Order: sequence, then structure tokens, then C-alpha cells
Amino acid sequence: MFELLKEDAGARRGRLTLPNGVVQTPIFMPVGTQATVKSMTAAQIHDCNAQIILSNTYHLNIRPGSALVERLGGLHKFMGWNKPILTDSGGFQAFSLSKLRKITEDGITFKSHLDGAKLFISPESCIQIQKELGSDIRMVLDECIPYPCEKSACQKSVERTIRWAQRCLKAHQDLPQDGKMTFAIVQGGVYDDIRQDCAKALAQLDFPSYAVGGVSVGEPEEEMLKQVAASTQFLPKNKARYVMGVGTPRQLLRMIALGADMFDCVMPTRLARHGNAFTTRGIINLKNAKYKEDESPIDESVKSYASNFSKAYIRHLVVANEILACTLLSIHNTAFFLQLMQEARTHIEIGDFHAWSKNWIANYDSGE
RNA sequence: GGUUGGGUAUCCAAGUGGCUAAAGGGCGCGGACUGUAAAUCCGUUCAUCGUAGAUGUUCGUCGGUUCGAAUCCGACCCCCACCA
Repeated sequence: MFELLKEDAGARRGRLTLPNGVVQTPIFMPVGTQATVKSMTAAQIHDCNAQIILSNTYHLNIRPGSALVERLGGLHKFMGWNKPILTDSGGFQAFSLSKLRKITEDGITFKSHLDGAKLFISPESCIQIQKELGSDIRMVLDECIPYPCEKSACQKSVERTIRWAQRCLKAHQDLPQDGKMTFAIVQGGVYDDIRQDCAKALAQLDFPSYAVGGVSVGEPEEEMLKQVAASTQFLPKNKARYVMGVGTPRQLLRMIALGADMFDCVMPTRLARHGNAFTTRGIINLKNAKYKEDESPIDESVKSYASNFSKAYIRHLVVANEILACTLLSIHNTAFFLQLMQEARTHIEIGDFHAWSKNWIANYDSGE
């Protein structure tokens, strides 16, 4: 259940109540595709103030299999995470693994990227798999359209995504109503009118909540924000709005201003593993020689377990290719994103989100 | 002392007459990354001129053969293995 608590110049402060806990929005969800937020323990994720994490239907169904996860007590127990989990449907893999799949009206047939085994995911089985995994939020099967995409092809794809959403909704309604939610996904590529039609059609279906998909697939940032705006404005106010797969700190703040409530992105954890850290003055690359003797923590204003260490030490770990570098930077970056969301919530409550966010972005863009 | 094999750029290593400033790696330096086939990928890495390109100095050392040598010849210095 989603409750809208306050609005401030387009930004929304909300509360999502799920079987495994309450999520305060706006919120960022760390990505744990394979039932792990890479390099972090559940306790560490928790200490970064994560309220909900994301996992993936396609990956978990290929390995270890949703039936096994169910037998072992569900995803929460399996991975030792007792707060909410959102599972993505595998629709994005239709995009990222486009060479390994075939889409028909029935669903998506994948050729496993691990062993070539055939895996068919239909709208119905997609919901069933996510039910077996036990996630708090399930995503409908959608087709993430590449960029660029010709308009008529986009239109046809979106129509199918809507039909799939209807089938997913039916599958969702056939399951016990235990507080678990299923989100529909607005697609439409760069075409505002298609996005508008899609959002309206899905809104009519009265899903528990909604997502905006198909963004940040190669289009410029302004285009991406335009797509989000074109989608969110036609979604019901009393439902959560999750923008999938994004974004940078700047994008997050700007999307919050467009009325988005939830986000996920691999960026903080992936960049961490690649030696980069987010700071209030932009991204820094710890591999750079200039940090060799830097005794200060990554960012004085971001508190996490990683604050205990100097840039010089973390740089050493990165350069030496030590596993701990991945962990410490993932902790830092995850805490950074979640702290940003906490501040955003606070400023929406205060009522100065716009001014604060403008100032925050200016500082972020100013560089070191 | 003898017999083999070997000494190539910061390290490992290919190259046995011209297409070689010299393959590949590593290290170093820099960059990319957005619902994770990603602890990955890309660039760069002798010196000087901003890049293109040009010039200079290189393949243990010294000398030689040749129009031309990292590559052939001689001497010498090191290293490894085996023999004694």
C-alpha cells in the first residue's frame, strides 16, 4: 500500500507499506541481481540505511531456480535480508541480452547466457516466479525498447507490453492478496504521446503501483527526463511511481521533482567495483595517482563504515585489486545514494526541496 | 674448468637481415560505466616537439660484415642448467 504524505513543488513524500517492512519515499533501491548486492553483506546493506533492495527474476530463475528458493524459504531467508525486496521481471534482460532472446505474443524465450538452456518467461510465469521468490514487489513482464526505435515499432511493442500487463494483473489477482504488490511499467521510448497513452491505459487497469521503464537506454539525459515527465504526469497520484534503472545523483533529484518516488541503479555498486566514489562534489576515481597520500575520507559529509578509512588506503586496495576495495566503495556509494534520498525526504517535508536540490546539484557539478 | 641455453623498453616475453620504436602480457597513467552476461571494458605507456607527423636514442658491452643489424661474425662481461 502506498500513501502520499506530502507534496512540495512536484516532489512527493510517501510511504510504502509492504509485508516485510515500510519504505519511506523517495527512495533508492540498491541492486542485488543475483540475490546479492555485489560485495556487500546484508548487514552492511542494512547499515547503509537501505530500506528495500532489488533482485531479478531472469537471473534467479536460471540459477539457482525459483522453485529451489521457495523450498529454502523464499528469497528473504535465502539471502538473509529481512526488509522488502522488489524483483524485476526479466523484461530488461530482453533488452540487455537482446541477442539471446526471442519475443512473441506469448512471452520471451531466452537462451541462457550461462549454458544456452532455453528459458521461457510469459507474463503469467513471470508473476508466478516472483511469487515463488517471495518478493514484496513484483514487476510485470515488459519489453524494454532500445534507443533509437522507429515509432511504429515502438507503438506495437508498447501495445504488447500493455496486453502483457493485463495478463500479469490477472495472475497477480489470482494469487492470495497478502500485501505483496505488482507494478505495471510504462514504456513508449522517446515518444511522449505513446508514453501518455501507455500510462493512461495502465492507470485504468488499477495496478497497486506503477513504474516508468525504457529510460536511460542510450538517450541523452534531457531526453530521458522528458520521458519520465511524459509518463509520471499521467499516473495516479495515490500510487507509487518507480523509475527503473536510474540514475545519477543529479538525475535522481530531477526525477524526484518530476514526481518520481522510487529508483534503482547499478551505478553506485558497479562504479564502486571499478574504483569510483560518489562525493557531494562529483565522482572521484580512487585509481588516480593524486589520492596516493590523501589521508582524508572519501567525503566528510557522508557517514558510513567506509568513513573510517583514508582515500590513500582505499586507493591502495583498489590498485592492489583487493576485494575489500569493492566492499568499502560499495558501502560508501550505497550510503551516499541513501543519504541523498534521506535529505530529499527531509527537504520535501520542510518544503524547500526545489531550492535545496538546485543548490545540491550546483555543488555536485562544481567538481572538486 | 667444460658443455649447453640465455641476456630485448619499468617487469615478463615474442621477434633470427630491410615491412621493427620493436608482437603479447604485466606494472604505471587516464577514461567509460544508468531495471548488472561487468571486481568489467577502452585508451595510453623510449625521449623531445600540443595531436597528425617529425626528429633523436634503443634490443648485455665493445668492435666488425652489409646499401641496411635486435637479427650475421669476433672478443669480452653476466645469468641458468648439466658435467667435473
